[in-house]
Amino acid sequence: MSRGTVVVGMSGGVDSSVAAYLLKEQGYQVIGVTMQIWQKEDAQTVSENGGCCGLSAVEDARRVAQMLDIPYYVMNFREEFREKVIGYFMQEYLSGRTPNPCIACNRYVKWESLLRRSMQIGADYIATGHYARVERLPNGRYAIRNSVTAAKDQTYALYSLTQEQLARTLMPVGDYEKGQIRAIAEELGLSTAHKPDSMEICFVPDQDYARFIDENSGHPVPEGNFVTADGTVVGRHKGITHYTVGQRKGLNLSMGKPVFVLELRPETNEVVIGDGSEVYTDHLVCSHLNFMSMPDFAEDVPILAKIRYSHRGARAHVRRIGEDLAEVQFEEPVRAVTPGQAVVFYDGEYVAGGGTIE
RNA sequence: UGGGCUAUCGCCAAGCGGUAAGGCACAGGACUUUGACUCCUGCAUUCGCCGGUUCGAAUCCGGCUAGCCCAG
Repeated sequence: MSRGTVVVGMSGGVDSSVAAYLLKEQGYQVIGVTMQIWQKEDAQTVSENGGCCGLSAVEDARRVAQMLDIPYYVMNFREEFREKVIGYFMQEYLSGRTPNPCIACNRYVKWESLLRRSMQIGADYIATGHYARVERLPNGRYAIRNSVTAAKDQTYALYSLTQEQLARTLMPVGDYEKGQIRAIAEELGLSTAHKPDSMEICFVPDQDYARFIDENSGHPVPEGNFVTADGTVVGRHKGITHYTVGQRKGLNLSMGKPVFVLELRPETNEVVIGDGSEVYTDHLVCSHLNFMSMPDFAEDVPILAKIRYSHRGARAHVRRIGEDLAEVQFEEPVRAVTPGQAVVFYDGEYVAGGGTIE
């Protein structure tokens, strides 16, 4: 009478704790797994700073598993995480791009490594505590669907999952609102009921990611010039890794009006500065495409495109311009299109697909 | 060395005898499973220095110092 075996990635937070409970209630054989991704043995700071998979996570997750009476394991994914998330993160910044480590972690660590190993130990599915739903559509394809709450929607970070991965993925939390999840946790007496939501970069203890890159890449990034679009030097910057398109804070530039980063030029080590109106663009090119609800992007069909997490989305048209390239034309200019970030397309409530902004 | 002008928060800048606007920058907080954006709060007991006039001065007067400009 079991509906199958599912490995739940337990981060030690409320959401994945309740996810495990819900799946058990639904009749699955549930196995709790915490992915060990932190790098140092003394990663106490990491866990204390809201990382999604810190060290104290193990204690919390283990306690929850015990309470739910499900088997629980810790799996070591340090290598994968170091290479696919941290390595990628540093490389992108050093190239003048702005990475999204959560997307990389989801794709390579959670859905490649965890799924593979879960299959190896005989599981049929993996599950997470994401606020999103996985559904099979009439056209036969699997797609991520918006959480029932617009307030807490994590579909953006999941756009890169493949059909094969989605076919083996469960996200029970997507049917609930955050408040309901906490209420369930409280009713069950789970110790994680009141843990704050995770945020910020989990592997950078003090949130000083630029310093983290300096320390872990072996050599500090060189300082350079802030320039305006016409080439005028207006100041010195601390190193290209400190900036991202659209950024205002931390420039230390007193120009009488707010100024923003328009572009990063790794070739010349320059950071281009301009005023707020100049940071808008109406199109972008993306690569590393992934198709979800749609087998391909149909031209002339307007869709909603999100260019960053917590972007409400902008109406746009997507056009294939190469084997793994697409061009997105927005109906209205959008603010701060940033190379390295993901652009995710929505077809109604479903993720249609997405790519990496070039 | 003569003549003129200017000196107010890190930057720009109001103020013109009645008890220090504002913008930028910066700091802290909120928001946020990325970086950002945004929002909220804070930010000169003091006006180059020293005296004087006045009930009272950043505002008037004198001197000094510094910078800029014009003559040499």
